[in-house]
Amino acid sequence: MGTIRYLEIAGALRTAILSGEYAVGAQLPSESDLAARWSASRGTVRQAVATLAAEGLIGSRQGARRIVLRHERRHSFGELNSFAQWAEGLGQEVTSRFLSRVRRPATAEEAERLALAPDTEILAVLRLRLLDGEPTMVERTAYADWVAAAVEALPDDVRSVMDSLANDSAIVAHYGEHLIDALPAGSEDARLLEIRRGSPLLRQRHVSATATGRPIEWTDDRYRAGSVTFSVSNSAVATPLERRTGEG
Amino acid sequence: MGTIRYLEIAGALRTAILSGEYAVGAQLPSESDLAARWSASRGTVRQAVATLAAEGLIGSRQGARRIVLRHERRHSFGELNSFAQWAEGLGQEVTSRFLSRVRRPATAEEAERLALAPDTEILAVLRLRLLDGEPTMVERTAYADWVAAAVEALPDDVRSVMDSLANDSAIVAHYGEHLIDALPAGSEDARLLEIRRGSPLLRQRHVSATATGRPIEWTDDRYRAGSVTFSVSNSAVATPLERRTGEG
DNA sequence: AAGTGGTCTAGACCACTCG
DNA sequence: GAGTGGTCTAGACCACTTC
Repeated sequence: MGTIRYLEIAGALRTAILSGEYAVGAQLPSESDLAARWSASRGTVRQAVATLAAEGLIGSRQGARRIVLRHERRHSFGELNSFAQWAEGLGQEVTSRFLSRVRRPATAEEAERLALAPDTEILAVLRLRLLDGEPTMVERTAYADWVAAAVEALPDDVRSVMDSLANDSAIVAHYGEHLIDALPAGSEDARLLEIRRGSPLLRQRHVSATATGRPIEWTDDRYRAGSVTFSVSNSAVATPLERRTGEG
Repeated sequence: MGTIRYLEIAGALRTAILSGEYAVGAQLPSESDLAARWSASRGTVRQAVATLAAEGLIGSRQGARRIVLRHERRHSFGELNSFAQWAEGLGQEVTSRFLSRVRRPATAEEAERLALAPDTEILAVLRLRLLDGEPTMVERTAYADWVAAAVEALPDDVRSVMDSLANDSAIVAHYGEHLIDALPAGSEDARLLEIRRGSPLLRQRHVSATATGRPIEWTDDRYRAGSVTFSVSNSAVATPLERRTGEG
């Protein structure tokens, strides 16, 4: 069948953890236990627990049992690529509309981020996103020339641009890098978000690229302060500690 | 020897990528190539490339060679735990001083985050951090009761609290969760950072915990807007894509 | 000393990409 | 169809934790 063994095991463990079957701080069964219980090899079990470790749910130390670190599954940064997906997880109603879609030459930064020749024509999009009717985020996106036509063809109230591209054009975003900072609202930001000029905004910029590393879009998203919090957990797997005790 | 094979291979590949030997978009040698070249098994090679994938340097698709996604190594979120470590990477001079260290009962949120009984006495610390002499960040930390004494014993201008704890008390932080948002400066923030009240601040809150999941500290760091940008890259490994093409 | 996770090997089959 | 990465097995030895 199409079922992948280690994801099956990871899913069962995740369910057990999220349901509270294992308390925070509790020990997981040993790898050999799990291997026997699932009739799988130890390698497969290790792949399963590595998945959960990458999600920040469990942690490990050599020689000791794995322990549960958290019960909540954290919004992964993968979901940052899609405002719509993220909002759906919150159970809030999302609306959005394009305020403008114009072709113009790329700025120096846009050309750089999109790996295009300077002054290549890009599609600049301004979009307002609302959560339960409240203006929440202003999105400014530069789409690379080769996807511009596909984006222009989308209706004004499309739910998710990237989802639409994936379904219609077989363009699937795989990798991204996110830059997060704070800045004061400009006059356009203030007008659209119905706040005062200079009010704090949380900005998240990112590039989406195809599986082969070809940049698709460069986006500048600005959220009203208080409307959103980003969350990241660093597990030992993702960021191996290189700190030592007792250096001298 | 103490050398770990897969880290050795990963290190060599990382160096080759960062030095530009492989361009962005270029293909890496196949797993079997690498295995032969390093006289290692394919499993070990896979562990090596998985390390680089977690760093966001390379990407992969089944059936095709791995490709280089980026040249720069990104600040990992592990470094978020240490302002001092992060600033050192920038080559900037860091100074900081404790403005106050007082014991007081934990607030409801602090008790919750530190997994302590309500009203347990914690050590509340207010600290100003400067980068090249510029006030850059205000840090408010609540240390759990069982580390309070160790923190109180530190000198006023200690470079890094967590490093000091690691060296002196064998308390090593392993896991953390980071919450990132924006907010307007309060009056204390404004005074310390030498900005106007209501100016945008980038806030990063986190809990540090020991290897066994015991919380050590709960920190609220507020950065002047423009002084810092957080960067995260989501590799396919860390956040597997579950989006499909052509659903209908 | 026993148990457990970390590393490593040498195979195997499959799904997918690419020429 | 050949090449490549994704998954999986069944062993092995070592470093570390725990009792």
